[in-house]
Amino acid sequence: MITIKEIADMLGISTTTVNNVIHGKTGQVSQKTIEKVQKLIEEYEYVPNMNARNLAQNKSKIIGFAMKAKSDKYENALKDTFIGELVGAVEKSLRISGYFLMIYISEDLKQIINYVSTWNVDGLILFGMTGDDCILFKSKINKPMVFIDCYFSEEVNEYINVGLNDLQGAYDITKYLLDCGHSRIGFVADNCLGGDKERFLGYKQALREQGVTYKDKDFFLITPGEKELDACLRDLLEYTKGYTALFCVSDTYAVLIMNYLRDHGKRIPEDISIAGFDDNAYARIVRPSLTTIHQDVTLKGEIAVEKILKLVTGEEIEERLIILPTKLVVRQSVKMLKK
Amino acid sequence: MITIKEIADMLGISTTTVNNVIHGKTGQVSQKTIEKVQKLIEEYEYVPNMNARNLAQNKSKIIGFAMKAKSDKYENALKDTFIGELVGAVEKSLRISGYFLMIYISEDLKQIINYVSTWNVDGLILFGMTGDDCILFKSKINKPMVFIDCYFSEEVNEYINVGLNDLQGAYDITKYLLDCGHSRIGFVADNCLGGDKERFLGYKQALREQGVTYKDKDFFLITPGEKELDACLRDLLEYTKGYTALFCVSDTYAVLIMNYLRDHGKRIPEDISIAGFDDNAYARIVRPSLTTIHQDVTLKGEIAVEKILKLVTGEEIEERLIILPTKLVVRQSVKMLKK
DNA sequence: TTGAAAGCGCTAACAT
DNA sequence: ATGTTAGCGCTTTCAA
Repeated sequence: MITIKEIADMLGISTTTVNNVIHGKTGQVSQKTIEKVQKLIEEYEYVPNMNARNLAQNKSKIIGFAMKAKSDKYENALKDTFIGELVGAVEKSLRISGYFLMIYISEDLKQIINYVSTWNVDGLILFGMTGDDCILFKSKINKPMVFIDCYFSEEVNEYINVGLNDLQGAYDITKYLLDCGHSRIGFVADNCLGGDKERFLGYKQALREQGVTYKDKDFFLITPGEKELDACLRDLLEYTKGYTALFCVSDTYAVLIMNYLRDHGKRIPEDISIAGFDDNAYARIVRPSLTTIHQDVTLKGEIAVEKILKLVTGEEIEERLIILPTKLVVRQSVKMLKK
Repeated sequence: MITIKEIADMLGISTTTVNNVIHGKTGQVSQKTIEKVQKLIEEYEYVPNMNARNLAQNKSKIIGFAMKAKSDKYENALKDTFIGELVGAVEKSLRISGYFLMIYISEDLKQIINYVSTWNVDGLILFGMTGDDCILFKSKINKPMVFIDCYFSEEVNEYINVGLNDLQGAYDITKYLLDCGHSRIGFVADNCLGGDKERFLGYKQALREQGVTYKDKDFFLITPGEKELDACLRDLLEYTKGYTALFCVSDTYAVLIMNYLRDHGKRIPEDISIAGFDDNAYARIVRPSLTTIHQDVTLKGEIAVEKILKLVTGEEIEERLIILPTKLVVRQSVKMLKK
């Protein structure tokens, strides 16, 4: 690997000049010199040493994608289709803009903070954090950052977040179920925080507006994790007897449940209707295909990149709290009870 | 961000000493100094500047994962479950070992080579390359590298590759189909190169051994890409009339085809049996669940990391051409024709 | 037990 | 139009 200095020496000129032609600051360089330098650059396949460049400039052309992930839920985070698509979209957008992506996943916020400082990344895209995490992060790290799918308790203006209109989506699909004639609709989730809470609120709002009263037992808490899952699904089988439809907080659960019920003798959607949320890859592959709420994950990643690069280059950010729309996708997993 | 020099100055000692305690080379440092330094490190949350460190040491603690991907096939490579899982496994293993992952995807080998040199990565994991690509890469870049799923024309000893026993897997599942009483078995693939070729050979070998003669028309060429796909599937619908079973070269195709046939009135497996390869996430989610050949993608990633780190640290590599085993997974998409 | 100093490759302010 | 030089933060050799 040839260096600027070596090129300079070979040509008997200064590094400044070489540097100038490398950077196209060719206003003050004679045509002859330019050509000589370029010839050598070609010939020896000069490639800048990023470490040196970054050190000198105190920047890095790296955007970090950091994710806080519980190791039990995400044994392999990228295996999850949502995260895979998101990171894939981020990688692609970054690459097109000439930036590099560095991924860092950990359940320990401290480690993430550490990594960020170590590499002197130009900016950060943060995912999987609670509101508190975000606040802590922001207080520790003084770098451009944009969050994805974070839910803040209050609308804080200094945060940039790319989120989703979870409430509206949940409202829409619940409304759809009601319109199909369902009135006993169970809500299935593994918690009631962040996006899931929003979805829960949307669900309840739709019920309320249609005069259906929500009872606590309508919330079916699903427990992920090898061990508990099976018992939980068995309970669910019993539980469904009181319902004509289930709104699952994610397609992942919807598909899991749909297959389980199906494998245990229930017909979908004849015996029970299932609705999901996200419109992930499984939704259209499963049979009956899943009626769900679509969200554009790739767009989420692209917007996050767009925002972070604006921040990095010091451009003005007009919209700081982006809320992406959702869209109802009617497929086959919900039965029309009345016309 | 505090620097070594600043710590040294505050304590009135040299950077060498500070550096020594940072690196635990504490044999020659007095207990007192050690404590003073550590106190400041804690207090000011010292974090090394990787760019400086790398520049000084001419290494980087970065392992590059580079993938050559046609932009039409992989609009978003990480969205693909196989690649997502692979990269996820690589990321995790690297992280555990204290290395960093940098991803670079491009259809242009030159760009990949460029990126590698730019970042001075310690090692490389290469995926999605043809044999020729590998040779070119190896000739251009003088760095530790391990390939994943590359198929070399000859057994070249200097390459390290983590591959799969495609032939055996294909043989096994074809044999299984034959044992189930199928004799008219179509082979579905979108090409006949690399792994797909191996699978094709395994398929043919099983047929031959059972005295079933292979005819050219038994190879059904599927064309991916929005446009052609639909017409292609329509042909397939007709094509299946001559067969009792289809062995698809990947689960992705198997699932696609299964759903298409199902949506067009065919019953699986009553009217036609379907077998896949890979055992990806779709295989168990689809109904009927897919009989397929399992491969351990996570293990693939882990072994690749293990090998590259050995290479980086100069350890001896005993096995250079790793061929991972496959395993038949019988589910419900294949009908038993005879007992 | 500790320190001085050169150097990694590149950048940029300041000459000339 | 081209050159000099200091410096980015860390490592490492050699000396004290």
